[in-house]
Amino acid sequence: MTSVPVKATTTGGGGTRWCPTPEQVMLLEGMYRGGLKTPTATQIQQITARLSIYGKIQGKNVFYWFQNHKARDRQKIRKKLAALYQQHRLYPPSLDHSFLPLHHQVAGIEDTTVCKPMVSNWKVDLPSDQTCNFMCDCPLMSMMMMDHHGTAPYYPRVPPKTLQLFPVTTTTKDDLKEDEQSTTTSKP
Amino acid sequence: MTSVPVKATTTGGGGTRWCPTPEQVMLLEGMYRGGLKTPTATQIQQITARLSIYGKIQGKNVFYWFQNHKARDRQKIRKKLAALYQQHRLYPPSLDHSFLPLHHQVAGIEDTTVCKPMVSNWKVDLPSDQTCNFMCDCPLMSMMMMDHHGTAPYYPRVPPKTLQLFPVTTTTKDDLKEDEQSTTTSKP
DNA sequence: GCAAATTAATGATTTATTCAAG
DNA sequence: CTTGAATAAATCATTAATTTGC
Repeated sequence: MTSVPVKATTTGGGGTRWCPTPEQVMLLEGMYRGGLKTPTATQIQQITARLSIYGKIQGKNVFYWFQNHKARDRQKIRKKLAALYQQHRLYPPSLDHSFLPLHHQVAGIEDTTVCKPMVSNWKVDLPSDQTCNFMCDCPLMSMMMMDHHGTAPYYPRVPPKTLQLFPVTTTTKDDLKEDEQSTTTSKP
Repeated sequence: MTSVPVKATTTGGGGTRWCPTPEQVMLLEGMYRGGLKTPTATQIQQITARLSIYGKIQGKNVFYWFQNHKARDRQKIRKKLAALYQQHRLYPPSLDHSFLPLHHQVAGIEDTTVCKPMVSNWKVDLPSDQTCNFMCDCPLMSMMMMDHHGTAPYYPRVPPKTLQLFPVTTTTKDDLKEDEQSTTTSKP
């Protein structure tokens, strides 16, 4: 029940990790939901001070908590996004499997196109001859996309294939329990 | 199902501006975060085609969306940076310099607790001392907070001043990156 | 009922990107 | 073109839940 002996911290002895109390978690989540995503140093200190009345806590715990919370929020959102992509089959058909989880791909395909990082391969050939029918309204656009087009960060190693509309979601090596199933398209 | 009645675009009738559907926004954000910052004309066309299944959309909408998004990103970063620099000037008195940015700290302070010249081999083995061990290992989070005085298991009670942990400003986009009013320190 | 075994959450580290000064 | 600073993604590691056999 609620009177569980929630030890707020290091179990007394030595170097275990922080275990937040329910109160601490509640307050942290409230702040997060209230809009605080990445607290500043000062904010972290103040939060730490306030939460310390519920149990042992350090600034780094607060820092880590927000980092992890935000990251896992994004993770969920990204998964939903991926599901949406699949659900509506938004993939370009010609290169659909080019963004499969890396381990699946490298397992069966010995293609050297993608290696490991490849978070951004939006490489496109861009024939500037293409019919830009949409810029009829926008005179400004014409020059912007004419030449110095995709200033992508860096291209890992992607041969000029076709357009890829999907950022890869790299899966973990043994993350079979909770990741996406990209093959069977098991839509709920 | 997510068949919400979000009438994606009112562009159809008169001259109203484009109202992206949640799906469209999600997908666009996914592409942006996936590395696409400045789509080429071809990319814009393909994106437009794909997103058009969620609602009316034109190429210029996509173009403007990316332009605005990138600009907003840069603006936000600039603000953050400015806030960070100001933050240095005004800080709590007793522990002010303990979490100054590293470049400032390693530049002038000869505090041997955290200053190891080489970042490569920082691995200091701190058995179970929880004072400041993590900032030695962790160049990442670096700088800030660090309750440097880990001698106290519980945080000392801070005077209940006007603490604004919760950004009541209701600005979701604004991450509340600025610091609040400081006390004694004067800014040159 | 209970503990060993297993699985899910989540705190803590490490690594890779990113933007913009120099 | 290089580098500094900061961050977010990926990963590792430990704790809590839970399952399972007795």
